[in-house]
Amino acid sequence: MRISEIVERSGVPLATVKYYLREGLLPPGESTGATSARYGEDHVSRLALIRALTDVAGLSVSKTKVVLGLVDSPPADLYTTLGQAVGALPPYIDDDVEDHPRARTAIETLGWIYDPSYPAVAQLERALAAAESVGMPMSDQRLLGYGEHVRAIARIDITQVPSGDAKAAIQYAVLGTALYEPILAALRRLAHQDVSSSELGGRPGGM
Amino acid sequence: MRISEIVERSGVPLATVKYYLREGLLPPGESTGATSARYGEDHVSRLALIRALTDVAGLSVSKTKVVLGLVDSPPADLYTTLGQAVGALPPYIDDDVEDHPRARTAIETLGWIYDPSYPAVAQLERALAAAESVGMPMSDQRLLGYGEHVRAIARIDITQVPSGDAKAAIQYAVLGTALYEPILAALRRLAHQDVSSSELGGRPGGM
DNA sequence: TGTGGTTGGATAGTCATAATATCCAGTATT
DNA sequence: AATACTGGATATTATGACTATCCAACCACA
Repeated sequence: MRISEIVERSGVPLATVKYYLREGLLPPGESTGATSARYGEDHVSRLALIRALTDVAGLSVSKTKVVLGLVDSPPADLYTTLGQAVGALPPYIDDDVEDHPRARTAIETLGWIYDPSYPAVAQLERALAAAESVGMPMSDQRLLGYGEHVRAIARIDITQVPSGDAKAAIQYAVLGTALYEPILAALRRLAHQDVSSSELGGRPGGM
Repeated sequence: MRISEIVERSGVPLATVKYYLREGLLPPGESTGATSARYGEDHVSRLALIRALTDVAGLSVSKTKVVLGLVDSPPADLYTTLGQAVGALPPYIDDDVEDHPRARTAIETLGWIYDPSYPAVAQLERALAAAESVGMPMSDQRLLGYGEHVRAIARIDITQVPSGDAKAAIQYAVLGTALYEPILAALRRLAHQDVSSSELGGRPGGM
């Protein structure tokens, strides 16, 4: 199909499609002459993926390019690839520091196995420091509660990853980490309503 | 203290402090003449709060202003205020649509009490639609699993809200929603590592 | 074979956000 | 009185994500 059909099917403006092409988020079509190229079904779905990553997961265009590169051709095993993908997810941290005291303590309190160089450790450090700086430090009690349930959620995630095909597993893991996160955030906000109204009575509300 | 001391204590550049003052994120100091004003301890902590909201929770400066306004003087009850705050949290949706089929179905599957006009409903709709559009729709099984544990997390959140003082409760709820979210996201990313290494063996990794 | 609408490719322009920088006249401090 | 600092106003920059224009080469149809 021509580029105009891609535009029509995806709803993304032509100028923007060209921009993604230029930035290398979208692979070029198969050239059929100096002024024409053919695109396929995969270009349409790639466009949907780009919009999901940028609009919903909140990635910048350049980070989206990184994630798409990992999904297209994972450079290594699941562990390494997922680590790189997590580093491309917001919040972006320019982390030269090698010490993450709050995160270390928290993860050790939970008794989890972890790799101190994993980007999520720095992300946790920053988030804990932010909460602390506004006078809402995380208590051990709360941490343990969160940890238990977050771990249960992670177990659900992992059981869904297709086994066998390594590439499919990596794609699923990378996209699942990025795209289910906003779902969890929205569910938590909604759960605050349900809990407060069904356990404390009154109309929906509260936290 | 003078403005220069605020700058020194907070680490935020002078030009930026003036910018926040101009934008109304930071209240003006107590004027003590045409070219001087005194600032207090609360200005320093307000600055920390601004940075936490913008850098960690990912709010724009204008949404931060909205949230700070709610925290300063909640216009109404906890329910209404929290609803407005949730609407100021990313992802920002310009929602005119009144129909959220995926979100409705999901919340009804969970059996939760909810208000269809709550911003988180639209946020959930978008997130579910995004996952679906890339070929990773949320299964009922996964939804029920997520729901159970997210609800448990929400119950922890609510037991921490100070009761009695309504204003303190609102502040805690608004900030807790925004600032604990990145903590949960980071913990989930880390839990993927722990689960895959401790239950599947091998070194940390996988999802 | 003409001819009007597309196309790819290149380049330039726009818009919003979030700072940063500069200027200035008027103090505060010494 | 001299110097440094202040508030307030205004101007400038940097970045990101598009959006718009141009143009020569086509291609498809009449």
